[in-house]
Amino acid sequence: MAIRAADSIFETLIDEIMAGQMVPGEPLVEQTLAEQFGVSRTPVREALHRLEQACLAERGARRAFVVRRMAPEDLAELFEATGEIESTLAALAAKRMSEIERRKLETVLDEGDACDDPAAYSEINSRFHEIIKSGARNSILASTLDELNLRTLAWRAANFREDSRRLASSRVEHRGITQAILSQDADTTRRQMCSHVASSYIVLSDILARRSPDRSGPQF
Amino acid sequence: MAIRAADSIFETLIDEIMAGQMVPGEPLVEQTLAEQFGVSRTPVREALHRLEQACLAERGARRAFVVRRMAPEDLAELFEATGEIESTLAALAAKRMSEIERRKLETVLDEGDACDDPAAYSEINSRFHEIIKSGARNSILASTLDELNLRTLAWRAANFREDSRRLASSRVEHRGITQAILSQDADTTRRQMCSHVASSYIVLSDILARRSPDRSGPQF
DNA sequence: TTGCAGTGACATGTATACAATAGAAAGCTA
DNA sequence: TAGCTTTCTATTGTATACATGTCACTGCAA
Repeated sequence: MAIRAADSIFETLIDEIMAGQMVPGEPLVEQTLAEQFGVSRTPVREALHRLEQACLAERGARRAFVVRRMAPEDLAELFEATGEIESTLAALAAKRMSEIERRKLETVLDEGDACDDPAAYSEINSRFHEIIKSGARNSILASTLDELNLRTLAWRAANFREDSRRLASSRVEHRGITQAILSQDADTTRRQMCSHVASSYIVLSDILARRSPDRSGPQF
Repeated sequence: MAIRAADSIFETLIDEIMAGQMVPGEPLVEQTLAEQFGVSRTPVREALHRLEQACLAERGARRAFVVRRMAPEDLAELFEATGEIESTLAALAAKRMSEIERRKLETVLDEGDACDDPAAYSEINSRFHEIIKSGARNSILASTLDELNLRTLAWRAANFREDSRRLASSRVEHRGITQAILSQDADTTRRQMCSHVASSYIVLSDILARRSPDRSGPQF
C-alpha cells in the first residue's frame, strides 16, 4: 500500500471535523469507523490515538473516544496562545525577513486592499500570515502555531462566519503590521499582531460575555 | 493491568533517553523492545508512534524507528522557541500573578541566593520557572513549553553539565526577572527572561561556533 | 569493473481473535 | 425507596499471524 491506511483515516477524520460533519462530543468508535473505512480496527485505532494527541479527540464514557469538546475558557486560552505565538513569529520576522519577502508582503497587502470578496480575502489573509510565519526563520514555532490552529478546527467549523465588517478593519491592521515589519520594529510588530489576532476573535469574547456564570461545562 | 502497557513503555523509553541510556540514532525495534518488556509488539508500537509524535523518535533505514537525532541548527531553533515561549509566559505572569505567588517567587529567589550546591540549586531553579509558568494562567502555553523542553531531553542528557560559574549569573538574572514581575512590567520581564534563557544555553552557541561549516548532518 | 535485475531478510503495516475494564442497568436488601 | 452489590455489555487493550515494503546483497551481463 502506497499510503498507510492509518494516515489517510487520520486526515479524513480531520477533514470531517473541519467540515463540521463531526461535531464535538460525537463518538468515535473503533469498530464502527473500521467498517466505514473498510479496514480493521488497527489503523483506525492509530488514527484515533493521533487525534487524541492533537487534542482533537478525548475520552468519553467507557474510555470511548469522542470528538473533543472545549469549554469557552479553554478556547480563550487557546486563542490567546495562538495570538502570542503568532506575535512572537511576527516580531522575529520583523528582524529577519529578506528584502524579497518584505516586498512580497507589500504585494499581498495591496491584493487585500483591492479585494472585496470575503472568500477571496480569506485566502489572501492566509498568504499574509504564511509569509510572516516563514519569515521568522523558526520552524518549531511555526509548526507549534499550526498545531494550535488545528485545535480550533471544530470550533471554527461551527462558529466562524465571514464578517464583512471585519474585512475593513483587518485591512487596516495588516497595513499597520506590514509597516512595523518594514521598519524592522520588532516590539511594535508584536503589539500590532497581538491586537490584530485579538480582534479577529472578538466573537469569542461576545460568547463568553453572554454566558451566565453558572452554565459551566464543555460547550463546544 | 491497572496501567496500560503502552503508557508505561512510553514513559520508560523517555526515562532511558533522559538518562542517556538511549543515545540519538539508537534503533528502536518493535520486536526487540517487545521481548525486553515482556509484551507483544502492539503496545510497543503505540509507544513508538507516540515518541515519534513527541519528536523523540524518527524513521531510520527501512522505516525503522531510531532515537531522534538533531542537527545543531535544529537545536538552536528549539532553544529559541523554548525561550520565546517562556518569555511570553513570564510577560503574562507579570500581569497576572497573585500576591501570594509574587511572595512565593521572592521566597524561592532567597532560597536560591542561600544555596551553593549546584544540584540543589537546579531544583530551586525548576521551582522558580514553575511558579512563573503557572502564574501566566495559560495552560496551553504551559504545556507547549513542557513539550518543547521534552525534546531537548536527549541532548541535555549527553551535553548538559552543571556549571558553577553559571550559578552566580543565574542568580542575578532571576533577581532581575523577579523585580520586573513584581513591578508588573511585562515588557521588561519578557526581555529579562529572554536573555536569561539565551545565556543558559550559551553552551550551544559555542558548539555551533566550533563546527566547521562543511560538517553538516545530524549530530545529536 | 560497473550497472542492473532478482532475491532475500528485516522491520513495519494490517487483520483478527481474545482479554480486560469500566459504566450502566438490573436486582437485592435493609 | 435508598443504597449497595451483581451482572452484563459496549468498547478499548493486547496477542499473534500474516501482508507489505524497503533496502542490501548477490550474481550476471555488458
